[in-house]
Amino acid sequence: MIKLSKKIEYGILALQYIAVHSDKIVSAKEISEQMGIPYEFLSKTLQQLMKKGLIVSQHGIKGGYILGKNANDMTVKDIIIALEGKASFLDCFVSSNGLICDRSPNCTIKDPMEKLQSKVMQVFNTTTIAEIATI
Amino acid sequence: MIKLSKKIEYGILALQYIAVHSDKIVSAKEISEQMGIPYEFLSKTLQQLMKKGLIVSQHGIKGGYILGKNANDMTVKDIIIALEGKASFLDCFVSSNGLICDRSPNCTIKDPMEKLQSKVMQVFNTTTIAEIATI
DNA sequence: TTAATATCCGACTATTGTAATCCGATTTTA
DNA sequence: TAAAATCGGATTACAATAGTCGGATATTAA
Ligand code: FES
Ligand code: FES
Repeated sequence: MIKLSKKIEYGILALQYIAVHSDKIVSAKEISEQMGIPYEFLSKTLQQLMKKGLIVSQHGIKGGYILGKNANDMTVKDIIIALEGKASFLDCFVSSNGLICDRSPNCTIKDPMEKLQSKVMQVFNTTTIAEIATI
Repeated sequence: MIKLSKKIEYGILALQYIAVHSDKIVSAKEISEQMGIPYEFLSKTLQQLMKKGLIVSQHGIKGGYILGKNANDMTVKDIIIALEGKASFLDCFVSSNGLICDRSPNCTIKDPMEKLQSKVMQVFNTTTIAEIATI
């Protein structure tokens, strides 16, 4: 299905929440309760975003998260890459030589599909958290 | 993952093949062998495309498939809808009232996400089989 | 210094969706 | 009437997603 995973959905919700409440540090618990996201799963997701630098964490009591970079420079594509490692329509496209499936290198859809993908990726790459946060 | 399913991949490959060989009737077996797609699975996929009118079938020996409408009027979105029933980023977006999840109706990402989705769908909806077939 | 509250991390489980297969019926042509 | 094709339901196998559990570590405040 051409559907965004729950992890991506939660990630966007969380980043939006952190962006909107940028005056303070926000805990996973607070986001979980306010947005109705399973706490444990959200924690994992936030840790992934932290590892990729999208957010910065603060340990201990009174701890939590703040944005790791400007919301204007944080795109939906960044979030997908941070949480799923890649953003590719077909498996073939991941490898550099494109020789994963037995159809290549004489594949008849590779070029047009890559073109389609790059158009979609451009949409993802030009939609920022700042844009999503300011409704 | 933001990945197209094998069914969609096979569907596009098959429609492209049928479009390219529009001078004759093409059997599932031929597509299966030429494109390296599991025969049974492909058959199911072609039957779905047939039900939605994207292709027209011919029973019996010397039977097979031809396009059901002009390749210029057949978009990637049509194919996704035909094979997966919908093309939606979040489950919430499917229902008309948008009241599936407990976040709505006060959801903070619904509007911006729908906007993002419509941009992506426009890409899918302006990419045709004709475009994919003529590399 | 210690209790409370938070992030961190690996492993595990449950559920769902995808991909593929099996078997038989029906239709058409040679 | 046999061969070759589409049809269609049911079933299975596998993979990805979604969620949970238990415990370690860090920080702050009492
Ligand atoms: S290279 Fe794998 S489907 Fe085209
Ligand atoms: S309405 Fe469900 S996530 Fe927004």
